[in-house]
Amino acid sequence: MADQPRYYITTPIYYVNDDPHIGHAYTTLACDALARFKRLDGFDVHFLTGTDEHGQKVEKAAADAGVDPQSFTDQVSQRFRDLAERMKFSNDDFIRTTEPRHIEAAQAIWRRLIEREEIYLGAYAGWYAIRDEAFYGESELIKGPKGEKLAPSGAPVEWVEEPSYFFRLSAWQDKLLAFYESNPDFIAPQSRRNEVVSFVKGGLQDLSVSRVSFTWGVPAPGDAGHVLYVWLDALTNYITAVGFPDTDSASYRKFWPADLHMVGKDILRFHAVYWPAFLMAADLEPPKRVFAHGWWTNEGQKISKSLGNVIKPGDLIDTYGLDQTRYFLLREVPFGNDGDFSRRSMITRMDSELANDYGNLAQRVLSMIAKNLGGVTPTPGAFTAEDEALLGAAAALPAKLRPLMDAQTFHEALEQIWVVIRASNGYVDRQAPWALRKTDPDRMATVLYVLAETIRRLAIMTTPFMPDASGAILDLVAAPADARNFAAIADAPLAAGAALPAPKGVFPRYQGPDPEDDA
RNA sequence: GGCGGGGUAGCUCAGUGGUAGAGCAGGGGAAUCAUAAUCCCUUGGUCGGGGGUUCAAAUCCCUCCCCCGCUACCA
Repeated sequence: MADQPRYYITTPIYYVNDDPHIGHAYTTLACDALARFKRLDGFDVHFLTGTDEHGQKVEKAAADAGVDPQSFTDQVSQRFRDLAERMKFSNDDFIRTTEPRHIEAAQAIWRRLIEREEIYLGAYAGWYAIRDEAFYGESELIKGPKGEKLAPSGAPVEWVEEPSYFFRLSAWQDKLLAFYESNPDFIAPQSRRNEVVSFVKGGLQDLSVSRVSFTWGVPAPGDAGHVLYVWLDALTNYITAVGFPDTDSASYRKFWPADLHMVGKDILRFHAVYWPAFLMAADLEPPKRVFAHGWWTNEGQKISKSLGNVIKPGDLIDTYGLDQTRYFLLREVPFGNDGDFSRRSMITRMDSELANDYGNLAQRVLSMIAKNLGGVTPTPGAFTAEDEALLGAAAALPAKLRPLMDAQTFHEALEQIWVVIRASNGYVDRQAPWALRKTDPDRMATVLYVLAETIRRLAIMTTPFMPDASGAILDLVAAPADARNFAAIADAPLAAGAALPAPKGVFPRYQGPDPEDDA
């Protein structure tokens, strides 16, 4: 097993100033499905998520709440852990930027950049709005009634200069472009890659990477007045978690560079431009790929706190079920695109695809086995061409899904599984085992075996997306606990004669109120 | 403005030179093992408009119209 392939996948670290919402759940869910898929496919996976806990906003929110920043972040960070638990996320680690291991790593990358003269001391100047506690670019300003400059929020601005360290981003433009050129899959989807390349081609300015205006951050080594600013601190978490600054450690050598940073489209630039530049400047390897996914709308409407239409993952789980929610989010939208959450669509997929197509397939087959074959895995006779075709279609799924998962086309991966589910229902109808019961019981046993075996294979394939329900189906066909991975699809067919538990539905139909009734 | 993505059946989308596809929705039929679930057949498109290249274009070229994204230091 020395050559076991490895896979390192990360979510962004979430800013603790926010309550967990569907966007957080979506990003981590995509990573979870991919991480689980890779584990079932024999990879040694490291799946990282966590929270970003520094910055002026956190400092202020803590002050407003009357607690120290550390206690504040302890509380809020916990909400993200709770979300991960409710969503059954399988992350191997949960990193917090306030942990000593991270502060050490962030300071180490800072030192490397200073040593290589990639960071220098200068002054940050700009239009600052005290009320907003934010700097604005010249182009963002609006004109007040007297022609004075105002922030977009209407707050007065003043020209402020403060000392700041800068990263020589401008020096990395050509190297970044060369990197994109030689790594065409580094940024996905393709349209996002175009945007990034276009942005970099437009010219890069040096980047302010320290602040003196607040203290809740990682202290800059060698200059106590400065804390590391924003992204240099946050992005470094990805190497902290695999052992940086010890680049000789087993975990760093094993897992870095990361295979995939999953991000929302709003933070692509930081991951696709700044991060590889920081790393190359520090003489470290850049990650292999960054995927920027889209946003959800709610019943066609943009989601915002002011509209009050924020979608809470917990509400979806309560209303539709965990696996149903996981399935919908990954099936409804071509991954990478924006998508719309509508109750109508959620219920349609939950009922017709999960309950009717998949759940009922298992139920109808297992019921026949229970009633006609004593609840024991049937003993098959010789397989017909049609038997082989169905079994073969299910056996081919791992190979079919690998490239789709590597391209993060989760919706298409699920569609390919459903092609086999629909084929299975067609097979049931054509073989009509209920008729064979009287005319050819041996053939009926063979048909039901083929179906049970196909269901076993399907349930292994759906495990990354719907771990609970898939596990329940595998229980129903008595698949051994140690034979629930992709290798077992070919290697561990159902053993004839095994006693099966009583069939039980795993995907209930939607029982709640009709969404057309209110709203 | 510049750069980029997109405009294909009622809906969501696949399809990059060779007789228009899938799922859902609609219509008809079959079956009755099953969570009244399933299966089969079927209606439906001038592939945004116009022009061009080609034996042949949704697919290549030109042009026009419409939608969306990016155009930096809030995370």
